[in-house]
Amino acid sequence: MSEKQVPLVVIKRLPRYYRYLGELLRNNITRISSTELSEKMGVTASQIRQDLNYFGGFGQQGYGYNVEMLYNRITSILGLDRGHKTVIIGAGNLGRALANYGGFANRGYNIVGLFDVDPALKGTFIADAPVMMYDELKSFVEKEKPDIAILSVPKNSVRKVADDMVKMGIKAFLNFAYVDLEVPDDVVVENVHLSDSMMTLSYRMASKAGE
Amino acid sequence: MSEKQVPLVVIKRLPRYYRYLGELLRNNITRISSTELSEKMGVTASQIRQDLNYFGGFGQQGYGYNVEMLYNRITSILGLDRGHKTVIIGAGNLGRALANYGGFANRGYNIVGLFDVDPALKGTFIADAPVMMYDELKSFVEKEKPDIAILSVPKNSVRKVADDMVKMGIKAFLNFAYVDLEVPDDVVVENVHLSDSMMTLSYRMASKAGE
DNA sequence: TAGATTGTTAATCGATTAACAATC
DNA sequence: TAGATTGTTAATCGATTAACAATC
Repeated sequence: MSEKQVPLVVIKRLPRYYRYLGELLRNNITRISSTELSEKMGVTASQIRQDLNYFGGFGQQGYGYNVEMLYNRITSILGLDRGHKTVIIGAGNLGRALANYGGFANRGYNIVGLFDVDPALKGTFIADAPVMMYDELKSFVEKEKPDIAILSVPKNSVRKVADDMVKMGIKAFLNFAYVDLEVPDDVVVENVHLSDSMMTLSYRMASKAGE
Repeated sequence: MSEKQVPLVVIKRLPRYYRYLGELLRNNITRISSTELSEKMGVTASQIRQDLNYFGGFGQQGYGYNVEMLYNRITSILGLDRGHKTVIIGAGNLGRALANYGGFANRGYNIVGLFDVDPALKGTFIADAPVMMYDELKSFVEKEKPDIAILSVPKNSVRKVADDMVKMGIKAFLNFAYVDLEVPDDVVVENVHLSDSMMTLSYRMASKAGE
C-alpha cells in the first residue's frame, strides 16, 4: 500500500462507523447522507466525509451513501471478512471471559487456543477452545500460525511472553497487562489498560462535580 | 474548579505518568528531569512539562522533579487516595473477572457489590463482594451510595440499566457493552469496546504487512 | 556563582470544520 | 433539469514541539 498513510485517529473511528452502519442495515435502511449519519453519531458531517475519503469515494453526489455497500467496504477495510486466528495467553478469569466474549468470534477473531502454566488446566476446554500449556505454544504457533495474541497474563510475566512470541513471528498483540510493551517496528500492540480507564473516569467525574 | 479546563488528551495521559512514576519510586529514584522521563516514556520533554503545568508547577528549575512528591500529587489529582465505592452490574464471565482484577482494589476502586438477574447467584460472593439481585440495586444504591458503576451486561440491556442508574444518581460508568450510551451532561462514561481494539489492531497489522 | 532545568510563550504541525465547485 | 449531496480545497482550531527567559 503506497497510498498515503491514514492517520491513527481516523482508523480508530472506523469501528464506530462499522457499528452504526450495522445497526442501520439491521433496520433495513438502504441509504444515508453524511448529515443524517452525523446527527446519529454526534460528529460532524465534514468529518465523516473526510474520513471515508481516505479510503475512496464511497458516496454519490445528490444521493448519499448506500448503507450496505458502505458497511461491506468498511468490513473489508477492517479485515473482518478475512478471519484471524487468535490465541489467548493466560487462562485466568480474564482470559476465560475473553474466550467467551461473543464480540470476537462473530467478527472473525477465532480463538484457536488458550495457554497457561497451570497444569490443572491442561486438556480442558473454554468456549470450545483447548487450553494448552505454555511450553506447547511454540510448536502450536509453528503449526497453526495464529495472527493475533491476546495477553491476559500477570504483568510480571507479560514482557517475557511478548518477547517469546515476537520471536515466534506474532505481529499483533492485544495487551491487558498494566505495562507498556516494547516491540519491533513491524509489530503492533493495542493496550487495554482498565485501570487507566477507571482513573480517567473518576477524574472526569470529580471535575464535573466540582464545577 | 474554575481553573481552565484541562484537555481530555492531557487527562488521558495522567495514568501513564502515574504508572511510570510509581515504577521510579519502587526503584528508589528520588529525582528526575523532564528530559530523562521523556526518554523513558517515549514522549517529548516539552509535553511532560506542559502537561504537568496544567496542574501547577511541581518542578524546580535546575533540579527537575521530586519523584515522590510528583507521584503523590498525581495520585491526588486522579483521586486515587480518596476511595471509590464501585458496583459491577452483570456477574457473568467478564463481571467476575473484573471483580477479581487486582488493579482496581489497590487504587481505591473498591467493589462493594455485584448485581445480576440470575437467581442462582443470589447470596454468593465473588472476590469478597456479595452478588445481589438486580431488583435490590435501587435500595443498595440509596444506602451505600456508590460512585461508579461498571457495566458488564449484555448489550441489549445496557441502555435500560444505565438509564435506571442515572435516575438513582450514579454519575460515572465504565461501559463494556458494545453500545454508545446516551447520558445527561453531568454523567461521565468511559467505554471499553474490546472489539474496536481488535479491529484497530488487525487493521494496523495488515497495513504494516502490506507496505 | 555557574550550570541545569523548569515554566511559559511563541512557532509548528496536524486534525477538524467550513465552504463550495463538481456531479449524480 | 433542479435539488441534493458528495469530494475536496481552504480556513480554523487545538495540540505538540521548540525556544528561552526565569530561577533554583
